[in-house]
Amino acid sequence: MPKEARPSTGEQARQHALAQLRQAILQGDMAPAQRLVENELAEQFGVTRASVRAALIELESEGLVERIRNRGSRVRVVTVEEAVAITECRMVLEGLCAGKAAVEATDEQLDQLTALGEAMSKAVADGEPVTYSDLNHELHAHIRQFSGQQVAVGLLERLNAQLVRHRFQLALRPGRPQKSLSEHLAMIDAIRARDPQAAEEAVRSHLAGVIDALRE
Amino acid sequence: MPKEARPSTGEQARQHALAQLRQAILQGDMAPAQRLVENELAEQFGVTRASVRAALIELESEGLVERIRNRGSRVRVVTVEEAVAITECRMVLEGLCAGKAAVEATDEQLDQLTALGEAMSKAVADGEPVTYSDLNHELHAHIRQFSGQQVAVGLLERLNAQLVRHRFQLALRPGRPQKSLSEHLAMIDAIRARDPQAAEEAVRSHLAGVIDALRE
DNA sequence: ACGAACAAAATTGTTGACAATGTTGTTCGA
DNA sequence: TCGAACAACATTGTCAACAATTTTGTTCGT
Repeated sequence: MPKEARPSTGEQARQHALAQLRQAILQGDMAPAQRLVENELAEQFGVTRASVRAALIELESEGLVERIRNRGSRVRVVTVEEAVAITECRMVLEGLCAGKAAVEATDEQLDQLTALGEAMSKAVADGEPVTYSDLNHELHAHIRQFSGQQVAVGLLERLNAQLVRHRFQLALRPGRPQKSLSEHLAMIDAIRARDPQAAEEAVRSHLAGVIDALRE
Repeated sequence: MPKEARPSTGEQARQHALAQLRQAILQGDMAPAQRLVENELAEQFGVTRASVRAALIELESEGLVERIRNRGSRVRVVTVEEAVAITECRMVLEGLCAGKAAVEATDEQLDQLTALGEAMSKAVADGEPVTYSDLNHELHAHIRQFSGQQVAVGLLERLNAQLVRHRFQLALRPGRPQKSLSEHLAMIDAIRARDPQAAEEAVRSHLAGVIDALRE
C-alpha cells in the first residue's frame, strides 16, 4: 500500500501539478487572463516543465485554459454571452438529470434533498448568501448524482468549472437568493413527487431565471 | 504563405499526430480496445513520443482513448448502455439547438434543410442506406450549426465522435431508414415553420426513437 | 520625429536519454 | 505438479538540453 505522502517530486508529478493548477484557477488565485508561463509554473509547483505542459493540455480541453501556438497559455475568460450559452446547455442537461432522478432516486436520497431545501431556506432567512451559494451548488450536484446519468454528469461538471467566477458574482446580488430559493424548492418538490416532467420543467425554468439574471 | 507540405517532422508534430490518430480511430482503422503503444505510434506517424503523448492526453479528454497510469492507452470501447446515455444527452442538446435554429436560421439555410430532406427521401426510395446515413449526419450537423449555440455544438461534436461505431451498425438495420426518415422530415418541417417548441419536440422524439433502436 | 529593418530576449516546441512502474516468464522449493 | 519468489522485459513517466518561433527593444534612414 503506497503511503499518502505528498508526491512533491518525481512521483506523480503531472497529476500533482494538474490538481494544483486546476484548484488555483478554480479558487481564483490566478487573475483572469493571467499569463501562464510554463517555466514559472514548473518552479512554483516543484515539477518539470513537461509535467506542467501535460497539465495545461488537459486543462485546455476542460475549457479552463486557452493555449495559442507558440504564444503560451492564459486563464480563459468566460464572457457573459458564453456564460449564457453554457447555462443554456446546463438547462437542458440538468433537466434531463432531474427527470431521471425523479424516477431513479432512493427514498433516502429524497430525504437528503428535503434536508438541503430546509438548510437553504434557513440560509436565506439568516441572510447568508455565501452559505446559500454553497448549498445551491450542493443541491445541483446531488440531483446530478442521483440521476445515474454518468455522461451528463461529466459534461455538467466540466461546464460548471467554467462558471466559477460568474457564480460568485450572481450569489451576492441583492434579492437574488429569495427568487432563486422558491425555484429550488419547486425542483425539490417535483422530484419528491417522482414526477419526471415536472422536475425537468422546474429545473429548466430555474435556469432560465439564472440566464435572465446573468444578462442583468 | 507556408506551403501545405506534410509536417512530417519538427514542424507541427503534435497537431499532425493528433489529427492522424483521431482520424485513424474514427475511421475504425484501430480495432476496438486495441492497445496504443506510444513508441509504435511515434514510429508509425514519424513523430516523437512526446507528441504522441500530448495527442493521447487530448484524445483521452475527448473520450476516444482510455489511459491507465503506467499501463498505457487503449481505444475506448463504448458499450450499448453508454451509447444510450450519450444519445440521451444528444437528445436534449440537439433539442436546444433545433429550437434556436428555428428562430435564428436564415431563409437560405431553411432552403438547405429542405433540399437535404428531399435528398434523404430519395436515398431511402433508392434503397441506399449508406448515402442516407451520411445525409442524416449532415442534417444534424446543419441544424447544430444554424443554432449558433457554439457551446452545444462543441459538446455534441465530442459526443458524436464516440458513437461512430454504433452509427454504422444502426444505419444498416432493415426498416430503420423508413422510420427514421419521417422523423427527420418532421424536424425539418418544424424548423421551417419557425416553431421552436415543435422543433425541440421533434428532435427529442426522433432521438428517443434512436435510443429504442439502440436497445434493440 | 516617424517607420522599417534588424537584433536580442523570452517562451514555447521538440528531442533523446534516464528512472519508475508494471508485466511476463523462469526457477526453485515443497 | 503447483505455487511463490525472482529476474528480465516492455512500457510509461520524468527530466534537462536544444531548436524554432514570436515578441520586444533598438538603430538607422528619411
